[in-house]
Amino acid sequence: MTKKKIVLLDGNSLAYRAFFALPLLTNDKGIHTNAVYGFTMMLETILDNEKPTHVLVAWDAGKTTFRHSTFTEYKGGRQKTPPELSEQFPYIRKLIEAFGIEQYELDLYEADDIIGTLSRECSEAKAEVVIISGDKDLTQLANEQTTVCITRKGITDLEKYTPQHIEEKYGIEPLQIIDMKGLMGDASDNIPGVPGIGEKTALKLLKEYGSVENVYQSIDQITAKKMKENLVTNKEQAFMSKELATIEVHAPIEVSLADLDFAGRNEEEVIQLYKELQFNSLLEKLDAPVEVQHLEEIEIQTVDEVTADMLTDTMSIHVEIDGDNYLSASILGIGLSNETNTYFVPTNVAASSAMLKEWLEDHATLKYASDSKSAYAAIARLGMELNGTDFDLMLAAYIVNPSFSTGEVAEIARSFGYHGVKSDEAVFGKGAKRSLPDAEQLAEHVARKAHAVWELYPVVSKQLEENEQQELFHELELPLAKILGKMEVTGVKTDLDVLQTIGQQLSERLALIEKDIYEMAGEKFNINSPKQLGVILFEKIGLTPIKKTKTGYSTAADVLEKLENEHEIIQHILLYRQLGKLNSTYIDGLSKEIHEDGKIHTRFQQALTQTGRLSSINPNLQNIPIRLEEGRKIRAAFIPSEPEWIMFAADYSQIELRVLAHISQDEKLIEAFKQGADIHTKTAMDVFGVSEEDVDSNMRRAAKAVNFGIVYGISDYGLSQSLNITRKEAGEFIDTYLASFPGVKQYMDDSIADAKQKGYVTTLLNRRRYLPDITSSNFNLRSFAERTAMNTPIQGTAADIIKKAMIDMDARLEKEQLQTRMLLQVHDELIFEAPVEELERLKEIVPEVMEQTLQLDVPLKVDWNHGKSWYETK
DNA sequence: AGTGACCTA
DNA sequence: CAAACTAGGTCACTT
Repeated sequence: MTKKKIVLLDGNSLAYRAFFALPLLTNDKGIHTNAVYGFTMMLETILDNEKPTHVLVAWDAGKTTFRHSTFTEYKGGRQKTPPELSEQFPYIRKLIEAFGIEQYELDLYEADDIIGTLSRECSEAKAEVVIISGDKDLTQLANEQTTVCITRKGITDLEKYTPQHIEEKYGIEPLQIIDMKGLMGDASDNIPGVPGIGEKTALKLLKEYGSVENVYQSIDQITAKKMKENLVTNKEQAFMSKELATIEVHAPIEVSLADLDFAGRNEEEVIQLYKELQFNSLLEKLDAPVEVQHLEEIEIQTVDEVTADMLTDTMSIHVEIDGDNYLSASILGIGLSNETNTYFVPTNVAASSAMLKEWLEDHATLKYASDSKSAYAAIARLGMELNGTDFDLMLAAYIVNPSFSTGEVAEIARSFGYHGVKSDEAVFGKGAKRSLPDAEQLAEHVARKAHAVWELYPVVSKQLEENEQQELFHELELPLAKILGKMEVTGVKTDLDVLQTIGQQLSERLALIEKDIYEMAGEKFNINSPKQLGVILFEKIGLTPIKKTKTGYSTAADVLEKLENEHEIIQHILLYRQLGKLNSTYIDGLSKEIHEDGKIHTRFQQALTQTGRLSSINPNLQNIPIRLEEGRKIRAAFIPSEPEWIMFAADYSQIELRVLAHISQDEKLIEAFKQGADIHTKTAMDVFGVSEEDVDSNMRRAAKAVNFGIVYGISDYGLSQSLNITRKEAGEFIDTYLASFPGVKQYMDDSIADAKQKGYVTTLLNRRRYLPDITSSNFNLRSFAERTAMNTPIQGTAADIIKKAMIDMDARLEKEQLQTRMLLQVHDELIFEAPVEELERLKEIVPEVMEQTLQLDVPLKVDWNHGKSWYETK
C-alpha cells in the first residue's frame, strides 16, 4: 500500500486570500465569483501537485471560540466580512463537495485547532501531512512529517515551511513560533504581545533564551532598560498572548483520518458548477462545452456596398484590427451602429467607398468611437480621415476610473453593466491558439462592439457628468487622441547605420569584457543569468551576499556597487550589464522596429497609467538612454525625416515641483519659483540654514534628493537609500524640510485625509485615481496608498499640463501654417522635426505655448534645444 | 508566464 | 513593529 498523504486546508483563510488577491468578478446573475474562482485554482493546483490520498477543508465555526474566555478582545477590531465575499461561501462549500472533499467545523474551535489536532494524529501515525493556509501561525505545526504551505503572493504561489525552512528563515524551531507570537503579538488577531517588541527583537530574545518562560526566568540578565521594563510590566500579557497563539492539538474533533479518503471529484457536478459560475477557461480545460453566452438579439447587416441611407448624423464606430498594433496589423473591418441599425463593413468595401469616406471626413456627422486613436490611425491607412469624433469609450472609461480600463470593449462594457458583447478571447482565442473566426462570426463580433459603444454612450457620459469630468474628456483627452494618432502615423526617422556602428563597437567591447570576466571567474558561465552569476560571486568567489531575492542572491546594481572594492570582477560585470542592455534593448531592439519608410512608429497608450501620463510601446521611445554618454549616443540615430530639417526639443524645467508649489500653496516654494531661484540650492539654504554662498555641492545634491523624494511621497528609508545615509539622518532631513515648507507638509496631510474621506484623489484638471487601500489594515498596502495619494496629484497635474500644451501646440502650428511636426512626448518634453526656416519661429512659439497653456501661481519654465539629431538637442 | 535587471521622467 | 520613494517598458533567463 502506498504511503498516506493528507492535505489539510484552512477554508476561511484561503477564501479571504482568494477574495483579496483577485479583482471582483461576477457571473450573469450578478453573483460575485472571484473568491470561488481563486479557491478553485488553489484546489486544482494543490491536488495536482500533492496528489493526496486524504483531504479536509476545515472552517472556523463561529464568532465565539474558547480563546474568547481567555481574552474577550481576541480577534477584536476586525472589519466585518465584505458582503461580496459572504455571498460566495455557499458556492465555495458546494465546490468542495463537488471535488469530493470532506469539510468540517467544530463549535468553539477555529480551523487552526482542527488542523492542528488532525496533523498531530496523522504525524503520530507517520503519515505525511501538508497544511495550506494564508496564516503564518500554522507554521508552528511543522515537523518532519508535516509541511505548512503559506500563500505568498497571488493565489497559487506557496511558501513551504518545513522545520529546516523555519530554521533558515528565523533561526528557531517551529514550536518557538508560539513564543515569538507571545512576545510580538499579532495585530490581525488582536493578540497584544509585549509593546515595543517586534519580529526582530522577539527572535533575538528567543535565540538567546529559547522560550517566553526562560526569558522571564533570566529577566535580570537583560540589560536594555526600556525593553526589560516593557517585559516586566507586560508579563501577564505575554503569557496570555502565548496561550492565545497556541494551536490546540487535542480538540474534541469527531473526524478521523479514515473519514477523509479522497477518491477524486465528481466531474459532472464540477462542470455543472463551473457553468453556473461561468468559469469558462476552467471548462475548456475539462473539454466541456463552454456555455454559449446568451446575447441580446440584434440584427446585423454585412454590407457589400455603403449606401447613403446607412449613414446617419450620429453613429458609433469600431475599427477591428487583427491584433493590437493598428499601425501595422491588417484591418479586419468596420462596425457601425445607431438606434435602428448595426452594420459590418468589410475592409475592402470600406476602402473603396467614396460615400463612406465623405461621411467619415464630415465634421458635422458625429462619431462615437470605441477607441478613437486607433480608428484615426487605421482609417488613415485606408486613405481617409476621421473627423467629428464626439465620444471614445475607452478614454471615457479611463477617465471615469483609470484602474479598470483594459482597452477591451467587452470588459469596459461589463463594468458598466452591458453584456451584449463577447470578449476577444472568446472569439479569437488567445496566445498560440489565436485565430480568425469565420466571416459571419467576425462580422457579428465587430458589429456588436460598435453596438456596445452606442448603448454605453449615455451611461458613461452620465458618469463623466456626475464626476465633473466632461471638460477633461472633451477638451483634453479626446482632442489629444487625434494628435497622438497623427504623431504615431508620422513616426520618427531612424538611421540604421548609426545604430549598427554603435552596435559594432559595443559588441567588440562586450567580447573583451566577457573574456575578462570568464578569466576572473575561472570558468565560462552565463553572465546574464542572475542565478548563475550569484553562484559564481557568492559561492565560488565567496563574496558576502548583501540582499536576497525570492529566488536566490540579489545581484542588482546597487548590491554590486557595495561590493565593488571586494573584487575586480564586479566592475566588469556592471559594465557588461550596462553595455549588454544597450545592445539588446536599444541597438537590436530599435533596429527591428524600423519600418520600410525608415521610421519608427511607436504607439502612445493613452488609457493606461494610473496617473494620467502617457506610455510608449513597440518600441518604448520614452526611455531612450541619456544619463551616460555611451547610451546617449543612441539618440544620434533619431533624425529628421526630410533633408535640411532639424530636430527641436523643449522640456519643462522642474514641472513637478512647480505643480507642488501651486497645489500646496506653500508660500516659500511659490516665492522661490517666482524669483526664478535654483530650487535645489534654495532648498539647501532652508534645510541647512545657510546662505546661498555657503551651499556646497553636497548640500545641493542632498536637497535635490529631498525634492525628488517629496514629489514621490517621501519615506525616510527611500531617502536614506538614494543619499546613502542612515535612516535616522534621512528622517531628520525630512523633518527639517517639512518644517521649513509648512505648506508642503499641510498638502501631504490633506492629500491622505482627502483620499480617506472620498476614496480618491484628483489632479488640477479633475482626473481621478481611486485608492481603496488607503484604509487597509495591511501596513504595506496602506503606506503605498498614502504615498500614491501624495504623488498622483503632482504627477497627474504635470501630465494634464503637457497634454494641454500639446493641444495648444498643434493648434498653433496649424494656425501659423507651419510644416513643423510634433513627433514625441516624454512626460515633460516635446520633440519636433522642423524645416530649418521655421527654427526662429519655433524658438518663440514653443516656449510661449508651453509656458502659457495653464496659469499656475508660479511661472512655468521651458528650455529648448535643436540640432541635426535628437542627440544634438542637448 | 513570472522574475530580475535596467532604461526613462 | 515592518517594510521600505512615483510612473512606466523591454530584455534575457527560468519555470
